[in-house]
Amino acid sequence: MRQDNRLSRMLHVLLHMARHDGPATSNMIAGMLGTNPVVVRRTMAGLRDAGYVRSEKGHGGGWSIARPLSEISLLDVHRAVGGPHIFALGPVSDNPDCAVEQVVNDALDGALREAERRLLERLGAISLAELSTAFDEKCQAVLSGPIRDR
Amino acid sequence: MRQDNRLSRMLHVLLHMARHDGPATSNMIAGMLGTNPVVVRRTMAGLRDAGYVRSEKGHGGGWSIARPLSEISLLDVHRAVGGPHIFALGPVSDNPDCAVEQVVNDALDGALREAERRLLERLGAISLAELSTAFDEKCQAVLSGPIRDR
DNA sequence: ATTTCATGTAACTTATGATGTGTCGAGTCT
DNA sequence: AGACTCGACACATCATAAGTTACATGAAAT
Repeated sequence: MRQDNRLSRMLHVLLHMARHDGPATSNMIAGMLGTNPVVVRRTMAGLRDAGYVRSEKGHGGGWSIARPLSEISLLDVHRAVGGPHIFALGPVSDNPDCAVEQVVNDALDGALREAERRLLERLGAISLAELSTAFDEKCQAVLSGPIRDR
Repeated sequence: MRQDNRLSRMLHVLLHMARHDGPATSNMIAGMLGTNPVVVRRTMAGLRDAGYVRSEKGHGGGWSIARPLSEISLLDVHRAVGGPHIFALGPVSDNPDCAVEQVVNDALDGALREAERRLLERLGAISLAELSTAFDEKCQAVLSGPIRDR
């Protein structure tokens, strides 16, 4: 089943925007993501409605970050892009007549719910600022890596 | 995104088969699941290849359980039906050139992998026998419920 | 042997939702 | 006015589980 890339893409975009002065146009972002500007607008509309980014029309317009990275968690972005279904697996029906199916659904739902809860918890615990720091450290590691040998 | 019901369906079927003497035909099972016999055969082929059920052609043929319920975990069934993708979410690419995207992917992958690990762990810890027992208890609870009042 | 019942499999269609694409309208700067 | 950018709408594409049709194969009943 095809996977939903909106969260991944938006995290990517937000981190780049934070390292870029001035607004970024949908075209620039689309080029970066290897997609279409319309897809960018469509996806980023959610972030705008949630107040994480701003968009401005006209010459010199584009997208810019509206809040510090430290105040945006991965969970926030997940929700802003629509909080899509996390699982590709699911029960066959929500309110089955068959008692056997109820037992099966209860067991599966329980396991899925717990996995979802933990995943969202973890996404909520990571801020974009932390990813940005991780990026800095990664660059630093390369600079002070085996070639320069300190 | 549409969800994959194979695991749920197969659990449902296996529990019913265990309470039913003699083989069950694809037609009977399809009727129970509200689907088509070909879908049943296609999905149950995985269970047969894994040795959890047997199939026999011809008059009086059909499907029957080949191993005790206590020896089949929900994880076993998940794998037998193809171990499909669990998440509808995913990174945009596996080996991104962009270092920012690498950081994003690492964070997302880490969270998803842990959620997956826990989910599979939990599915592996539940056997079909336990679900069958849960069903018995559910029935008992109804029989000794408010109407009969002990 | 023939009929009947059942699985095995291939090929095709359908359904669903993210993604991709083209177009036009509206706002904003030069 | 002209260049630019977002907003939106409509439609096409793609991937995959599920549904459907058709036919071959094997086994039991007659």
